[in-house]
Amino acid sequence: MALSPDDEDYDTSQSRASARLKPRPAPSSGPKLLVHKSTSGARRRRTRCRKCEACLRSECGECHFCKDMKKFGGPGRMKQSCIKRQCIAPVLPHTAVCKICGEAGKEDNVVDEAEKFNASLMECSICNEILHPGCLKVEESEGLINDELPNCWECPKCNQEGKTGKKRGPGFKFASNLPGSLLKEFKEGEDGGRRKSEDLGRPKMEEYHPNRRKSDDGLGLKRRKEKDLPMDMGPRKKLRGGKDDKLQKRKEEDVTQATVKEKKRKTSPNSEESNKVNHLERSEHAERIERIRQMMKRVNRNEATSSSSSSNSDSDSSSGSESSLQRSAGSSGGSSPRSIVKGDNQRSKLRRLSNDIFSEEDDEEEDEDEENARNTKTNSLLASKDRENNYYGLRGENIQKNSFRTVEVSLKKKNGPSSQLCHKVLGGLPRPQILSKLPVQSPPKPFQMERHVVRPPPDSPEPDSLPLDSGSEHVMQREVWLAIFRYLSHKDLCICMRVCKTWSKWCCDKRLWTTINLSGCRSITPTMLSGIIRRQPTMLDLSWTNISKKQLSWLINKLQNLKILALAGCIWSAISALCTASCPLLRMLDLSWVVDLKDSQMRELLSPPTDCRVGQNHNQSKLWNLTEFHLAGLDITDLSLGLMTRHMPMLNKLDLRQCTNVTDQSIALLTAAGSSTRETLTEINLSGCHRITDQCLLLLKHCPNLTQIELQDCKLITAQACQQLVEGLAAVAPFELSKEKILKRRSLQLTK
DNA sequence: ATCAACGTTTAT
DNA sequence: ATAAACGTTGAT
Repeated sequence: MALSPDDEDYDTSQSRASARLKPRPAPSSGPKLLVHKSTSGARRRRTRCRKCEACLRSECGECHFCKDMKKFGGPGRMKQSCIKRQCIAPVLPHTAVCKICGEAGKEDNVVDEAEKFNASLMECSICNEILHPGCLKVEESEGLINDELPNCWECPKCNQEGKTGKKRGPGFKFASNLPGSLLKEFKEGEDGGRRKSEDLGRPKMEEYHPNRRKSDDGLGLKRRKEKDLPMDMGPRKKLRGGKDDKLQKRKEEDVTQATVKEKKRKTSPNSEESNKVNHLERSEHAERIERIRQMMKRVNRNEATSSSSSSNSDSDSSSGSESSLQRSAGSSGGSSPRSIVKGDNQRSKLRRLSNDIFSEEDDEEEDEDEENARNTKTNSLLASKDRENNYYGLRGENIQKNSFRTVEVSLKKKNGPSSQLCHKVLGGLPRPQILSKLPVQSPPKPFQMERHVVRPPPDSPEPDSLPLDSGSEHVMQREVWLAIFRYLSHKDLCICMRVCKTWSKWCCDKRLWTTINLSGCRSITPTMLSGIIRRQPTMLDLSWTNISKKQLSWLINKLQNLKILALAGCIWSAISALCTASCPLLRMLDLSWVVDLKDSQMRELLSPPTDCRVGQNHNQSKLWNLTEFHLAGLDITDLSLGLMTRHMPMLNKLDLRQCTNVTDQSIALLTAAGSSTRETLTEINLSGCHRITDQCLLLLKHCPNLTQIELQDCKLITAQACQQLVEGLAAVAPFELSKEKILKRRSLQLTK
């Protein structure tokens, strides 16, 4: 009788259909009341988050509900989503507004996490009212946050009245119990199937009020701090054990209590009272604040699907956790602030699932990487010796030792084409700090990057030394480690990042990432973009990638220190991001072989912006400061060259290889009296420009600063003319003719 | 307007 | 208690 999606006997048209067909008594004919029985609030139907793993799947075509669908030949009566597509974190509809102020979620407009919470829309699972917590006048009582659903809580009113939650919270789906539902897996994962029957059907709540907390400090458990972190890097499984689980719960409550106290203190700033706060509490002050922040974050529906994550250290409160790898390796212990939320495992799982969204096409690779980090037993990077030890049971120095072995092993593994390597490396980059910016209410936008804020890395990632378990510090300071890290490849740096939180930060030091090369990566994913931004390279190679306009635009605007950018082989629609994005320090740009980049596009690119924004010199092109421009293989003509002479007054090096429409006239423009390029040009590559003739050599003679002219494969250029040019230039500087038709100024190096 | 599917109601 | 049905919402 069970609903069996895989049941081959399923027959919609006969046996079951006969059970109940259209002719249905219509007691509820007419529009259904939206009002919930026990309350006043009109229920807003939740909708897909469209970001979770389930939402991103396609219909399986095999489950019960798929078979019902007309598209799969069914009658279409059930009107249910594919079981594999049951959304894990259904969100409030866009149109939802605060009952009090009538406005949508506004957490986008605030920075502070606590404020974000107050500005987000929260739906009460009891009375169904949706409102901004901040719009509530008095805090007679605290709300009880339901961590299971985004933007869901028991509002202070209902909470105080002692109403019990509904059996089925908002977003409940009976179908979630069906086999194959990710939502089901997800739920089971949360409590390990050991949830008490009395709790069943009730969403898990994050205790938020002192009166409701279960007293428990009894064990006197103290949360671990950052320095103990390596201890916490044990495999997730550990936590699932009954004992550990209990321990964890206790800790959760411990932390909750702390949080609540903190909150209480905040609301009633009685100086005397705060003076009474004992020393221990004081020392945990920052932690508590952090906990509140984490809680707020969690409230945000995007928290469930963004890779923003909690961290469990004081020192980390500013940077958050930057790495899902790190997170998975480092926060599985009970000391994670997330442990204040029941069902942490589930949370993690959810996060993990959701993270896949960011990885897009590199899911598999990322999953693999994450899995490696997550499960030390299967971590192929660990030497077998290490595997015999309880790797994560080791502390401090041992961790470091082992991690070095890890690196050594990985170094031996280096192979494969660099592009793929790069892809893997960045694909596996630890998650950068990503905070949701989307208001609870606004619809998921098609492009995800706009929703994320990636904090730039600090100049020198804290801390200065590795804290040891003993409380002392490791003798080697950060700068020493960094000196060592400099010898590692980017891939190996990524591996090192998994060792511990501190290494994770240090390995992100932008000094280690001045150049990032992703050329040839089949897919640039948001994860990679975030990883790039965290590292703030000055040189970035995205040639021959499928980067999109929005991605590029987002990226450039966040890489204000970028000096060199290579976008060869990308599509014009992406390149056009340069028309609007600002990159003031950009000196070198490679747009070779950009499909559809012709004169009109070049005009767009080089024209000064029409809208004069603050800080933007409205007469100048965005590429005004460019000194090196690579335009190989473009179908551009004199028009573009003319533009360049007007809008690129610093141009030194110009690469026009294989620009078959470049003519003598083009060269004439570059070398004309009064043209800036005439003075600035030092290197010009005209190889393969088969329309230029010996005439242009005479023109180039006018450029006093030229040090290199490349003319290979220029059929109309004769060797004699080249020789004559060398002789003609001799008066200015000693030139030589190296190889075939390459003129170089003597005593100066060839650049390529 | 169309489509997907949420969440309640009804049948079993 | 569970499966099926379906009115209606929400997104496009």
